[in-house]
Amino acid sequence: MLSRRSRYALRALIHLAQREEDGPASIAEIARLASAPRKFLEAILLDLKNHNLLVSSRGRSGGYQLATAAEAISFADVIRVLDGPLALAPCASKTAYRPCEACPDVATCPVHPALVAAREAVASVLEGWTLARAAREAPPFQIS
Amino acid sequence: MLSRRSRYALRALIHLAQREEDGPASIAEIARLASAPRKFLEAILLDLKNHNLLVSSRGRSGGYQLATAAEAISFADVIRVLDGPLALAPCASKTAYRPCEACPDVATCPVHPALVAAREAVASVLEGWTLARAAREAPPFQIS
DNA sequence: CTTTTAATCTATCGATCCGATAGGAATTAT
DNA sequence: ATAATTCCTATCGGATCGATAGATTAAAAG
Repeated sequence: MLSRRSRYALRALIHLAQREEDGPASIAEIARLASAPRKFLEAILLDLKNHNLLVSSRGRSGGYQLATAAEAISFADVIRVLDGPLALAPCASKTAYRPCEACPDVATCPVHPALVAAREAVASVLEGWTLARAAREAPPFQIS
Repeated sequence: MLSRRSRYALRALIHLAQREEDGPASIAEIARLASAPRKFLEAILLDLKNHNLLVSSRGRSGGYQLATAAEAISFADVIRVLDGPLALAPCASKTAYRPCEACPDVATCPVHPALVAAREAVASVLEGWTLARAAREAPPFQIS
C-alpha cells in the first residue's frame, strides 16, 4: 500500500504540473488543492525538495515549483522518495538492492524470481506514468 | 514491501508443494526448511489454515498440508491473506475495493488511473505464479 | 528598516503495525 | 497414560505513520 504521504505528494505535484510556468505556489495553496493537512504537506514538500523534485523560494511570494518539466517526473520517482523502492522485497529492487534479511541465499531463493517479475511489472507502469500525463488527463480544476 | 510473514509463508508453502502427497509436515520441520522462527511461523501457518490455503491434523504425526493442488495456489493468494490487497491503494483494489480515506472523489482523482494500472500489472504476474511453478523451478532440497 | 509572508527546522504525540516470544489448552496416535 | 502436535491468547519492544506545534530564517514590500 502507498502511504498517505505519497498520495498527498502525487496530488500536489499534479496540481503544480497543471500550473507550470505560473510561478511558485505556496504550501497553503497547494494544501488546499490537494486536500492535505497544511503542516503535514509542509514536511512532504520539503522532502521532495531535498530530493530535487521541487525547487523553492522563500519569503513573500515564495513557494514551490517543479524542479524539472512535468514530462520528466514519473510516479515512480515520487513514490521512491517517500515510500522507498517499488519492489516487494529488497532483493528484487533495482534502485536499492540488498539481500533480504534472514534469506539464506538469494541465488537459490524460490521466491525471488516472482518478486523480480512483479517489480518489473509495476515499475514499467509507474516509471512511464508522468506528472504531465496525469495533469493532462485530469480535470483542470478541482473544485473541492 | 512484502512483510516477513509473507516471505516466510511463501517459502514454507513452496516446501510443502515440493513434498505434496508425503503426508503432513510438522511446524518444526517446516520452520527448519523455511528458516523461519518456529513460534512465529506457527501463527502464520494457522492464519493460512484459517483462510483455507492449508489443512492441518493435530496430535501425534499431525502437521500441515496444502489444502489444494499446488497448481491452484498463487503467490497472490498467499500475499493477500497475510499482507492484504496487492493494490497500492484501496481505491485500486479489485478484491478489497474501498474509496481512499480523505480522497475527495475517486471519479476525478488524477492518481487513480495509474494505481489501477499498477495493480493490474502486479496482479497479472502474481496471480499467474503458482506454488507448483516455484517448487518446480527451485532446487528440490534446500540445505540451509 | 520594519513588517509581513513565506519556507525551514526540530521536537513531539498517539496510534497502529510488525516481528517475535511465552505459556498453556486441546487433540490425537502410540 | 504419555508424548507429540496443533491451537489459542496474551504480551512485548521497536518501528513507522499521520499529524501538530512552535520557533527560526529568508526575502519581498512598504
